[in-house]
Amino acid sequence: MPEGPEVENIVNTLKRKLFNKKIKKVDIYYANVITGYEDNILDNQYILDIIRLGKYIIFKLTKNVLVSHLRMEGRFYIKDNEPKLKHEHFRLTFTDNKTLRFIDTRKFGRIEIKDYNNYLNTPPLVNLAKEPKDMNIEDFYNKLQKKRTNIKTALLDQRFILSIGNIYADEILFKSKIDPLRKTNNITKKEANEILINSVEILDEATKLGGSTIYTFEISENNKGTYQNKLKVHLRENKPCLVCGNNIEKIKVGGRGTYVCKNCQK
DNA sequence: AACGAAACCTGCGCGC
DNA sequence: TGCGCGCAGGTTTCGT
Repeated sequence: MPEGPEVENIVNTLKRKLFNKKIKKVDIYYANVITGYEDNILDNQYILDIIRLGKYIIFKLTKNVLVSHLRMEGRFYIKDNEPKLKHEHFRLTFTDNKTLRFIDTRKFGRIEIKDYNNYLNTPPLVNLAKEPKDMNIEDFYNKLQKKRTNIKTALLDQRFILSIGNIYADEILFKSKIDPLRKTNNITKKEANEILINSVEILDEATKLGGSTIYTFEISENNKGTYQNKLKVHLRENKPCLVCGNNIEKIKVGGRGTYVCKNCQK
């Protein structure tokens, strides 16, 4: 569900609330949610740090590393030690009796238990691209020239560029005045530069505003962003373009719902 | 090698 | 009211 800006805010909240907690007990209610688990493997480990890598949330423990991804609807809640919630699939109980719950209606989210020595050079983290702010225009443009997909699909490819999802891809292409269906190898260097600069800007502003909270549910408990109020095309089907007044259309690109102003975006 | 489609899941809103 | 369909902020796997 979340993209880079939402994950960044979730990570900040989790880090603040879970730092140095000691794991007392692990409950797994849906086995497919977790891989690499063995009995008692996490017991007595401390949460030393929580960081973001793209859309992944990484818990650094005393001996292991938890690599988690929320996918479409996964959420982490921190609560007292109370009965299991609907769609709760995984729980850590700490020595102070607080709990970290993983909630996911669609069961797409995953948590992998890894070792420090290989978590960065094995899937799923090994193939991740750089954040937009860490990419230089030469590399970005050269990578675009080598691909044969449309630009929107490329922006969603985490091996191509990191942390952009369906909302921000639409916003970035709108701001850059680029048709999401344009082939990447037809993008000019000037346009590539525009796309990269706008990627950095939009992700940065969205992060500062706590991300986007849409579809009525919160990204995690007590974690609502306000960037949804700043969206210029995404979810604005049949509404007037804020730049030219033209009707915003909804189309399919690479199987994903895509909002576009056909007048502004060429 | 690289692309598009299907698969993974559940729930909600819509049209008939 | 009830049913079927399409859709949902993502990634991996499969077939071509």
